[in-house]
Amino acid sequence: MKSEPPGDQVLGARSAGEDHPSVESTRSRILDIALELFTVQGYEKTSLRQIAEELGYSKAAIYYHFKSKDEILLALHYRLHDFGHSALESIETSSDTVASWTTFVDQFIDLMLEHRNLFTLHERNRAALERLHDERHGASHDDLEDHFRRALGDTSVDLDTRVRMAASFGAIFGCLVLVGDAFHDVPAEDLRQSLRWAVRDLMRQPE
Amino acid sequence: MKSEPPGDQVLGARSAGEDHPSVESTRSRILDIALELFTVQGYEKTSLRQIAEELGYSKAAIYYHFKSKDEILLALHYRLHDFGHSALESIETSSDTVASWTTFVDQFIDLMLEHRNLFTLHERNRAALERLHDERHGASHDDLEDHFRRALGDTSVDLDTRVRMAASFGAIFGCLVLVGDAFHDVPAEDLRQSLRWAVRDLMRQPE
DNA sequence: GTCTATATTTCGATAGAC
DNA sequence: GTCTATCGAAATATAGAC
Repeated sequence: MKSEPPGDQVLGARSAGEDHPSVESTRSRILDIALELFTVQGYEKTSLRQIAEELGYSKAAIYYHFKSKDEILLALHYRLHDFGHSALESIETSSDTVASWTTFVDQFIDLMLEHRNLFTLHERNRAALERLHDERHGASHDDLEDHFRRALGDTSVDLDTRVRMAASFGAIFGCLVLVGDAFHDVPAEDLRQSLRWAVRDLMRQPE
Repeated sequence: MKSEPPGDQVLGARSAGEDHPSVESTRSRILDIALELFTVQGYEKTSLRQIAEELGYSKAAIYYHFKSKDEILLALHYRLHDFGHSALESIETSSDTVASWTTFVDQFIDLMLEHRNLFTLHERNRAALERLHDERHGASHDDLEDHFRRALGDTSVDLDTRVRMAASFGAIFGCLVLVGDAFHDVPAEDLRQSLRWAVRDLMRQPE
């Protein structure tokens, strides 16, 4: 269900001493270019012709690596999905809502710090990604988003706690994605610490 | 610079006893339909043909009220811009950063609660709106967004405080826009109170 | 103010050579 | 794996009748 063609390895197919400007496979380069263009201009406003130009190849070359434009966006979605999935696996879902939420949030801060650009892509192309999701009517998501929805939809938890859970998610999202470059020159470590403290106060769980 | 045609009044042009399904002017109805479609499907994926269908008129009728598709999105932007501007006017910018931020945030919660759908439109069409903004190279924005950027970019404030300011913005945004329908059945008053308390804790300014 | 055409452009996708 | 050439669809926008 994932990616049938060459795969998305970081290292190129050939050995060292490469004369190409990049050791990445062409497929990976397409994804990197698309990631940036989709984020800045939006998915619909980015044409394959434009991607091909930055790639240095023609438009038809892209169709060797991806069978449609949607498949490019989908591959980028899986990049984040896979990262999120392995992060979720390392967290056991405790019965104590607030405590398990706090540990989850800590992991989530790290994840978002590491893949800021992928989160930004998703934030700025929600409509296109939801359309992809709807057309793939099968596909058990098991998404990060589902995890959030499940936690926030649990009406056995009092409203104030649920609001603070949603707020802590938004707080992280706001600092790392929404404000854009406001904290771009701040060391990741400082950002992580400040965010953790802030979310602790928000969840009223000072350590 | 705003809207040259009929204007965007809420009440229709004719007196009571209307036989039309709505008392709004056609221009206003177009904006309402576009607001919903742009939000759900995205600006680019929404065609004028689709808007015309829901409107009950033909595509060409829309061009009597708006001279381009971009103008429709721009008019919706001004709807929020005007609300935000009048909200900003009622806040004097104090020299005490944290205190003035807290009062600003309280106003902001109210604003976002009242115009949730307009904020959601903006969140889901940032790329399109930024393109509009870039093409209008004049236009001193004096936007809500500028107000945030100015506050967050003030490097004379320590990082932890700036992070908490960005976090409080994200917290509100997260609860009222990002999570979508998770709190849709919650009374606005309860949501406002929970959010205010949460942000107070986040800014370490208990009242 | 709203209609029926239609002009114009751009894009995603395919075919087939190399 | 990449190219050139082209097809077909769909969209924005306009012209002119009513």
